Amino acid sequence: MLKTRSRSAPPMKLAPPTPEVDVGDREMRLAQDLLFFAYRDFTTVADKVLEDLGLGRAHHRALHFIGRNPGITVSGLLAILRITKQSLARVLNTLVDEGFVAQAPGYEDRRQRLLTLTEKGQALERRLFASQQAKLAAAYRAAGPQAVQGFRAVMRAVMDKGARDYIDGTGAAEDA
Amino acid sequence: MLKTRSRSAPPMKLAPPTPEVDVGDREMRLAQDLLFFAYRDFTTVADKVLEDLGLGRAHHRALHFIGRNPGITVSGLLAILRITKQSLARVLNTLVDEGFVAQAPGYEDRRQRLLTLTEKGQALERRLFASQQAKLAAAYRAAGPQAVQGFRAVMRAVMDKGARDYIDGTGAAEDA
DNA sequence: CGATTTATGTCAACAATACTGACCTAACTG
DNA sequence: CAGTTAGGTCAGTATTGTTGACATAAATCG
Repeated sequence: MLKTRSRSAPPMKLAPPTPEVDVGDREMRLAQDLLFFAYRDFTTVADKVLEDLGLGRAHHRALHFIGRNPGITVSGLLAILRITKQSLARVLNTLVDEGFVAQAPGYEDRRQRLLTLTEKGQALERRLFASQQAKLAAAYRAAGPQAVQGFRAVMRAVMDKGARDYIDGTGAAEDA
Repeated sequence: MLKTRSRSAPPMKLAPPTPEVDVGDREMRLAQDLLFFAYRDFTTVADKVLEDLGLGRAHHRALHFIGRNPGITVSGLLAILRITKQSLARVLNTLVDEGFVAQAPGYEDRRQRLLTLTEKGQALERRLFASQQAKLAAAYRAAGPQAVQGFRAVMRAVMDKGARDYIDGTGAAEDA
């Protein structure tokens, strides 16, 4: 970053870097960094694929959760994503119009629209998945199986109970 | 099939839940879920504090990284956040106007604006931090120290090299 | 059966963040 | 001095989220 220009000049001390009250503080702030960078870089790889198709992250999320929960209802999806139905409608309509997602009326309750991925949708989801998988698999290999277990434990504990239940459930959709 | 309100009705099989080609696929998709939910729920707790102040997540991020890197330059911050300077300017101007962030010209290069948190800014950062710390500390306790190590290892491996270097460096800002 | 609730959808407006492109100044550098 | 660099700013646009107000068909309740 510093080409040459700065010969030396003391690093300057303006203020202590975010004062830490106890030992744990340091690793807590580190964890904030970790979450930020890991999430950012993990999501970014898929963005490149989406860009060509004129889709965004919101579409990816819908695609992902429909893929993992075939036959999920609109409200099931809303509960997972925790966004308003108007926000979801926008992306969902696009996905349906472009043939990535299919809808079928529920037979038990015909008001419901059961969502599934079409062949085309599955293909796209796989493409998106592959882009992230490469990075993730490498990370898993680098960190080792033991670390992966720890990673999962911490991540599970960070999320809300609703999300944890969703994860634990075989992926039966519903709540979140 | 007409007035059926049969509360049983088979769970229906529309399609297999996102076909998995190999064993690893399953845990890879799980990891996607983990990242999504953990990041969402982790960031959300701070949003509540920000809301009262009319600030958003972008302000939080700037505040956080300035706090961790006192005296960071605008371009240093840009490199970390990876957004455009126009985007950063908007939040930074607000933070400066409202007295959360102070600017000082670099003495080595007087074009630079070295950013630091004011007292007020530090106070806010601490408040925001506290909200997330509670959740995170609980998660760390629940998962155990061994898991925390694994968590860190995986997160580090997921992020880009630039971010990893930033993390590893004592927080010397610069690249990312 | 009629009344109500539920699942879903739609229109419209607005807010937060991001982006691009263009252009400007002051200060450093060769 | 000429050129690059650090930073700023104006203007327009896109994505994704929000609220609020209604509309409709199907389920459910009394």
